[in-house]
Amino acid sequence: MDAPPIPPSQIQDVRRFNRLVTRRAGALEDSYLARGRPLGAARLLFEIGGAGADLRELRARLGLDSAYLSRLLRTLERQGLVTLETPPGDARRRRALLTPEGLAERAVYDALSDRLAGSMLTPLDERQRARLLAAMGEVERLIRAACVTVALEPADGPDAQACLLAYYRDLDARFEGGFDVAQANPLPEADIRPPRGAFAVARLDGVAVGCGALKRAAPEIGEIKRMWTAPQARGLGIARRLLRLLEATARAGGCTRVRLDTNRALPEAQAFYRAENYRPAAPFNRDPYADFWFEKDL
Amino acid sequence: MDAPPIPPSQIQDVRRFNRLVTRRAGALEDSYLARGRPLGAARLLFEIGGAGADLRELRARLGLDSAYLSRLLRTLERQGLVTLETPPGDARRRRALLTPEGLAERAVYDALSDRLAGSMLTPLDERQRARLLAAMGEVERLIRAACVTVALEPADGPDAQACLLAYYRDLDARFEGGFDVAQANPLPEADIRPPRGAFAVARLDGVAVGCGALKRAAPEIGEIKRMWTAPQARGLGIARRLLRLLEATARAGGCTRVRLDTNRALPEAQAFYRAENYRPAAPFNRDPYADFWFEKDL
DNA sequence: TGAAATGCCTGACTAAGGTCCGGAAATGGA
DNA sequence: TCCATTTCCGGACCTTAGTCAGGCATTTCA
Repeated sequence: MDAPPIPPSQIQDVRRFNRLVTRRAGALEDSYLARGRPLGAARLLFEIGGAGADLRELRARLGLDSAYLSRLLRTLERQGLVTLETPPGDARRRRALLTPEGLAERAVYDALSDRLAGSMLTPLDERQRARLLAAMGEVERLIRAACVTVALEPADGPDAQACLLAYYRDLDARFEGGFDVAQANPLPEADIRPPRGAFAVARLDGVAVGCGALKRAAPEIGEIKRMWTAPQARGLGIARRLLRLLEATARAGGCTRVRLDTNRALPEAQAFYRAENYRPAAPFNRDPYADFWFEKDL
Repeated sequence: MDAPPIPPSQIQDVRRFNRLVTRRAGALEDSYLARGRPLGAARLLFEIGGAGADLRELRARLGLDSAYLSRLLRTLERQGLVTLETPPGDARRRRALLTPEGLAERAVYDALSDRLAGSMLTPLDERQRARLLAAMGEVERLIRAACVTVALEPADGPDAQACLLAYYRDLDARFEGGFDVAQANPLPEADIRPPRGAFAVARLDGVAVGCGALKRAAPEIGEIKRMWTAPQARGLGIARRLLRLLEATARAGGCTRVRLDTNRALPEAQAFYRAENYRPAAPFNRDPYADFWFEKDL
């Protein structure tokens, strides 16, 4: 669906890159271990943080077994680096807090991390540094983009609903006279549920960061609605992937054409649809928020 | 010497980048372990390679204890993946070779690595892939650049001599009528050795990839000679760092000015010296290979 | 008010990774 | 020829990381 197969040379490039970066980062583990404490305990000091943390939270963040966490905390407690307290309310729970010594130890690890990161920058001049940071940012964005999954989901799920609410809020902020979903053409949930329609959600690390809906406007015409990408996830090609999934769904359902409308306050949306080979179309509805209409043959 | 201190936000950027990339690459270890063999054994299969390897070499490359390596090899031998043979000449040594089964197993690990690398590319469209690969290349180059060390060394060391030979060969290939060091103005080794001069070598992962020399032309005038960067290490700012080290050495030795000459066949060298604030100067020698002369106040 | 669920802890156990020491065979130099 | 050195091998031992079963106190729910 997305692109042709990947040439082996590119695979090799990625593997070489991974090797280099992990080798550099491996130096960090060595410097951590040089403090005479196993890695798990060091990471735990870090995760407890200045404000302390519930054990439940620590287990989730570090992916630790309850028994193992308990033992690690016991050794840190013996070393005088953490204290455990029972938070008010539920006497079954425990909360880990760093002692002043624990905070100092954590600061040492922090400084080690800083030093390693700095050692990747210090030998470079300012132009090289700027280039390195820019390239790192690019790699990071694109790796995150590659982590995004796009799939059809029920529109009444909690994440789907959260996306739709965020979408309405976004429109309300951007449209001249605000946006009220009650004023717009109604879109019953049954219209965007199979077999009549579909709803797609994009997720990054499990959290929903985009959505889009498809409804059947006529026997062979699909209509795209509710296309939204979370602000922090823009520029990762999420809208494109959502749109293509919905188009593929429409095609599989027998549609030969899809259409959509958009508002004048969203110029980037128009540019996006044009880039996806949509062409301007005659107005096909009377939605008060529709200013432009597009369509595309599948 | 190289640049002002690094803002904390940039340090944080680098740390975030390292975290993300190592987390992604950590997935590889999981997929390796899923084959039911400890990581050490898998790595060993890789390092032995198709051609086999001496145990001594394996220990050095993997940083393993002799006993531990011996045990790992024994388990791989029992699984029928490697054979050990005594190479002719020294019957104390052993050489590890992969059996056909071992080669097949190694190919499986190779495919797993390929698949992980591919999974960073497949969700992206072609433009994003190109951007990711370009950014990875940039990060890689600059990280390597940051690994380069530049230091004063004796000019008669083996690596220094190798640099000089490579430099002469380079010139011989690029100059119109070739280059013969015997025809050039002589540069006795004593002139580029403290206290009268200096010799600098740049190293990347231990191997020499660049050099430069400083001699005393007059009580307060230094002269830069033999500036060279290995072809595979160009574009990393190595010449700049060598030059600045030699300039600093000259300044510390009481020089108020440095000068140098260069050949018309090396236009990038002229651009480089101009960028480093050298200005054209009157000819100060009659070297047959000198076409342009530069100088700079320290 | 009792039963089930929750949250943490302890003890027993396992696997991986690795160190230390000594032995055996082969080699090389005096 | 003798002796020190090199190279590999094996046994004993250790730490880290992690699992599993069960226990106890507390909380929640019917």
